[in-house]
Amino acid sequence: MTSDEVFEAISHPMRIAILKELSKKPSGFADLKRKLKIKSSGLLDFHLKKMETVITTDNYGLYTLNDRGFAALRAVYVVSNYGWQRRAWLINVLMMAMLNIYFFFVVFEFYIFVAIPTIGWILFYSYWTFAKRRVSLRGNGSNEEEMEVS
Amino acid sequence: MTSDEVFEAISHPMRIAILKELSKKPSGFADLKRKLKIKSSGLLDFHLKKMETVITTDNYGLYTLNDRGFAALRAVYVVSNYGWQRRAWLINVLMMAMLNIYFFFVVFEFYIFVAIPTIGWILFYSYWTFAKRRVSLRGNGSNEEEMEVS
DNA sequence: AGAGGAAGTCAATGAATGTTGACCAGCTGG
DNA sequence: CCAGCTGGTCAACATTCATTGACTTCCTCT
Repeated sequence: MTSDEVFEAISHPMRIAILKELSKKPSGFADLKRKLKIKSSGLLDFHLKKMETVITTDNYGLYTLNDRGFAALRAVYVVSNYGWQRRAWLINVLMMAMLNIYFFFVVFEFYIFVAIPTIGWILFYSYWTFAKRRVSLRGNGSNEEEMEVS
Repeated sequence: MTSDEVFEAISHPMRIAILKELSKKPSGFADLKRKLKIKSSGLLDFHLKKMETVITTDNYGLYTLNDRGFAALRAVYVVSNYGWQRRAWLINVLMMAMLNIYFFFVVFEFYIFVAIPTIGWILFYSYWTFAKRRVSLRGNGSNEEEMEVS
């Protein structure tokens, strides 16, 4: 399974629209044509053919996304929600830090029981986030919310 | 910032290679040309021009990725590491569950201080993952590791 | 029986893309 | 001072893409 097949599916606005539509629910040809307001059957046919590696037809004959299709859709959402991975990491770290501070100052005698699992978790989660998933902390976070999937 | 600019950058194998190379370290024109074994300067020029919204030149005159570039790269990794979001969620839930169990059985008097933030976090994270990011728990997890970024 | 919708196929065409190879200016070490 | 490197630009061409519109075939309702 090469990723080119997946990128093919997201490299045109109409195909992204088809992906989103099919992720909501499986649809037939004319149904899709109507929902996306495509006038030409040939055009829909063209784009569906380009997406054949990410789409399968279910037992009712409706087009539906396969796992590659969901991967493609997820790539779209990652681009449009650029920055959330950093935020998830940050929230985790803050939560664990608060837990540590609370126990350290308020009930120090149990601090060790909090410190070991939480620090271990943060170390592991950081490794996972930055080394394995290659999230970068820097990279101006400004206007990252504005990114639109057109 | 529209996502088309970002998808542009990942819609050709050579451009993905350029993204990866520049994410490792900023490089100059000839340097890039050598590393990616491109024979023609015109070809590299063509692809660099297509990627101008995701690349900037730093103060040494070297090409480097901007935040859109990193978003593009992340989209590539999402497709090739298809399934990690599910795993990230699962690991988060497991860790929080272990923390809860640990406190419940070992230091019950402080359980409430662990339960509230961790359960709150998991609820929020689950909403974010499944409702907003539309990750699906099902979807055959088989051979998802084999996906290659070609 | 015939209208009409569903689900496409196919050829034609113009625009965009990918690739090649020639060219060029500026700098540098021997 | 000139060979060779860096950092490109440009024209030309073949290929692929996106879009249109005409045409099927099958099915259903009246």
